[in-house]
Amino acid sequence: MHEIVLKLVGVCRTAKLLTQLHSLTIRTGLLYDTHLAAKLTELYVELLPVHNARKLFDEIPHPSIYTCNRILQRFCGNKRYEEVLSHFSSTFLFEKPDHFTLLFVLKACSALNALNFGKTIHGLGKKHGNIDSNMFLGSGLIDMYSKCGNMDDALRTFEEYSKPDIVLWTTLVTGYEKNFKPDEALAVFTGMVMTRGVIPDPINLVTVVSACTQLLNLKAGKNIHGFLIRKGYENPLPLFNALLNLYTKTGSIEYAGSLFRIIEEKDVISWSCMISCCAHNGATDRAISLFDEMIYKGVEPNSVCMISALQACEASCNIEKGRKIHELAFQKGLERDILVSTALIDMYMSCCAPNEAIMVFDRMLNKDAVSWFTLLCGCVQNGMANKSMQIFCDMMASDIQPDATMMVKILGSCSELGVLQLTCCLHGYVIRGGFISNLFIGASLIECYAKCGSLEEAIEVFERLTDKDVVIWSSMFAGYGIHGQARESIKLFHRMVTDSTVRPNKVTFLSILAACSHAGFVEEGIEFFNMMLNEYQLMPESKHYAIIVDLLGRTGELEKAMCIINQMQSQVGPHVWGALLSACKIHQNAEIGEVAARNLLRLDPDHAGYYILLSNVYAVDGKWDDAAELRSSIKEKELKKITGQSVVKL
DNA sequence: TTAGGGTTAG
Repeated sequence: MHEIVLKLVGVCRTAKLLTQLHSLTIRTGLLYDTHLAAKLTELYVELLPVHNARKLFDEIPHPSIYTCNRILQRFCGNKRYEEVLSHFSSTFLFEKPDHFTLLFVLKACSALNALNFGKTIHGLGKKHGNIDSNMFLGSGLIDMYSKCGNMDDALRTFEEYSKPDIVLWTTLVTGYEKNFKPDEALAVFTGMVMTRGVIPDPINLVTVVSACTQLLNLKAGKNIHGFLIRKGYENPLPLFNALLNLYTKTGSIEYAGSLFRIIEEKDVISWSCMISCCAHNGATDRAISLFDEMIYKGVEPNSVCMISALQACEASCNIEKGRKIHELAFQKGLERDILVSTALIDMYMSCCAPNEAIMVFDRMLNKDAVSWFTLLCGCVQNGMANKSMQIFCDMMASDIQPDATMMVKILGSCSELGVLQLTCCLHGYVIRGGFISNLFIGASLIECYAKCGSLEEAIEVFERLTDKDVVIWSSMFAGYGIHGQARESIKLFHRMVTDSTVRPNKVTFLSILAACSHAGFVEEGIEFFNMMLNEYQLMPESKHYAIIVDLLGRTGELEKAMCIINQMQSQVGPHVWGALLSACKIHQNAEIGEVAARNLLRLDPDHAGYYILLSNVYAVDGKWDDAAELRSSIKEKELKKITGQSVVKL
């Protein structure tokens, strides 16, 4: 009888048969058998709704601790963690839980972030036995504290163990790494390496490499790579993938490529890492061909990999390939993934196809803050001011709240657009959302108002900020500069130096110099340039030089400007030569103008504007043949100067 | 007749 029932349990797949078997075993007393009871318990969880499963379980006469654990284990396996806790609370009121029980419950506490419940389990463990003798319980406890974000208790638990094994060490390192404390993670790892008898294994090293990735510490990661080669671990794929990720994030495309080549059995993660590495490090065509190769080899793409491939299309403006990947994502049902849809919106927006992006967005069943934000920034990027305002209003109406980082980006987009009305809306939200004292947002608002033409509002935001940092001050100098008020900008600079402890940086001087240049304050500009060099010992960059060349150019001191350029230690950027060339045109100096223009065309040979500037220089100097020759070479090369445009918001 | 640590993402 017992054998027959056991066989029936083995083939039972329906709730009806299960209920019949249950009644039979109750009637015949077979449920006293622990093995049979455990098997039936598994089936209750698999085939019945929760309350029925619990009801039948409660009817088992005197279930053994093993049987009780089985139901917890099954709930855990099915990620039904709330049921683990509730079942534990009701069943183990009078039962004495064992180490297995506690482990399942701890797993549920970790998943549910139930710190207090977890602490009770820690207490129970201590009450019922010697914790130090059980490493399994130790790792469960450390894992639970880590996942609840409580690293102090995780460390205290770890210290309760006199001889922690490799898993215990790894759990602690992982805890720090996952809680974004990579320095502590590496410190614990160092402690582990110095402990006799504990040798890092591939799983342990995965976590350590992740910590290195957070720190962008390529050197430490490469040491680990060397160590694993020396140890000759067999195909540690997750470790290879973690290293690929480190090389990706540090832009080490060469290392990533050579590691990728030697991985024999690549999984979708290896491919995704390599595609992402190429997409983010300028090798977009290679990223796309890797994606094609992966599909050709029959590796099933997942959403992460689609996102990386879409980013490659976005970076290279390859809308055709982007559309093909979109089609594939649709076929695979991955378009439903909110991250994939957002990547599609990003791709279409960057490829100047806003309507296709909007179609993707409209089809999305669930939209989060990032998808709204991507759509909004994309519309701004494509010059669709009205649409972006409408999107902002729709987003607020949908109860989606942008966070501080997003507000900074939206404000940045808005300042590019220059629509005052949108800035006012965003300002209102900044106040209501409690972001007004956030310095990043403050600086963005100042810039935004200044660029939208309302210097008064910019000043008001500036004055209301009590703790102004160097970025806030610099934004205000730049704001005055945009409005041609260099005198005010300089006055404010002196106020900053005398009334605050803030020390100007390179950006501060760039703002002040730009203000001087805009208003034609030549002497003051040169004075600030010298102050930057001598008093604050800041090394000027190409942008600073461009302004100083522009200022000298205005007074016709072209030789002096040329001399400064020749003495530059940083690379001479196009703005510097451009400023010199413009000055040469005004002061009719074809000789220096030619030097400037030749350098500009070397930096960017397809820039039609530079040819036109040089031909103008020739023209004012009476060199009509040279001017004509240049104009015809523009035609030959089929270069077109992009026409300047202005927008007036009515 | 149950048990612990790991990789990719807007």
